Amino acid sequence: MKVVIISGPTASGKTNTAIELAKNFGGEVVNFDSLLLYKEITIGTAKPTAFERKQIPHHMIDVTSINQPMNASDYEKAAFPVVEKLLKEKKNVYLTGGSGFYLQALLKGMYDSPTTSPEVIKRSEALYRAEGIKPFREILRAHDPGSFERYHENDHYRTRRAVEHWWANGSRFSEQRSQKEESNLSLPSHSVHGWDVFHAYLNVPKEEHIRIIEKRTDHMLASGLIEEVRALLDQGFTGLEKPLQSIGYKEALDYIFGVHKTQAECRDRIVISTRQLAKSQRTWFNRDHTKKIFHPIQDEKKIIESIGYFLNSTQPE
RNA sequence: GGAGACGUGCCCGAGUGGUCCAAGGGAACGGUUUGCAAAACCGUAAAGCCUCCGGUUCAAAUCCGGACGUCUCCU
Repeated sequence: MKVVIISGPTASGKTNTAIELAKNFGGEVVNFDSLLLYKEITIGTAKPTAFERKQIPHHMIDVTSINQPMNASDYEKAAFPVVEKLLKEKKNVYLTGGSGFYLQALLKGMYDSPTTSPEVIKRSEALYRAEGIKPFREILRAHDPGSFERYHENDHYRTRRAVEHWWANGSRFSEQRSQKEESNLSLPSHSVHGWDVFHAYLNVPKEEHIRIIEKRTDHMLASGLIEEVRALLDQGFTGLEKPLQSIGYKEALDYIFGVHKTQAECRDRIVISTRQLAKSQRTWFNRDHTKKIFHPIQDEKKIIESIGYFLNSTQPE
């Protein structure tokens, strides 16, 4: 059994393609979109509909609450057994989504670094609040020059993470990195798990894509995105939950709280953010040279053909 | 009809006589990315004869007059 990755920027037709493929060749969908994990947010995430999910089973959707955000490592721990189970059941797996970092975590695993303990986080918080980023930079300079060089002085987030790793494990974060790079390079496929993988990357030329994004944003607003957010506030969510700071939701909150004066302004902000997201997704997936690129609308037949050929081929041992 | 305010790059906007070939944002373009990733971070270029006309001054985006435009208030 095989693994087909359907990746691509937001609003590039991944859901449809995955469902079409599953209908044609059998198998189930495993999501790798970071925001589809949250059960409370639907409209702004362009989640597959109940109808679509009834046709083809989808996994890793609605698996947690916005109160309990998952990170890439949590995702990997939860999604890996799901994929393994499907493969054991002789089902093809369609890994579908746009969060490249999460996909990478699932395919290649994370560094060998335990989740930071509350004590270390407390220590880090206290130091950061008292003295800012400087002492962290100094610690890296002294103990982990690799990370010190690697991260820009304004990259507080990664700088602190590297220091926290040093405190917790007494090893250098940058060494974890190079070890990982070495071990992944020696692998036969671009997965560490020995899966037989085909990567289909869906992309639409930019001008066309912008129009799709605008249309989809209007559709989200017409379908009640603002109302969805209002309802969440009524249920006692604050809007500060991490997943509610994502595209569509933060702008809806800004509209509700009067930062955006009109719904048109809110809409324009969503479109801009979505375009920027699409750009960074393109940049991310451009690094993967094993992918095959398709136009989701024009290449429909070609996708079915190519992937059908892959699925029917025997796995090289 | 009357009174006032304003008019700076694609957009917002600072600047109120020399230090302005005009700050800062946003947008655009390119990139980084290993437990927040729809996050966070970095880099780049381009664009303004400072609405127009006239004046004061050694010197004006900045002061004065007029034109046009926008907005607010009043009758």
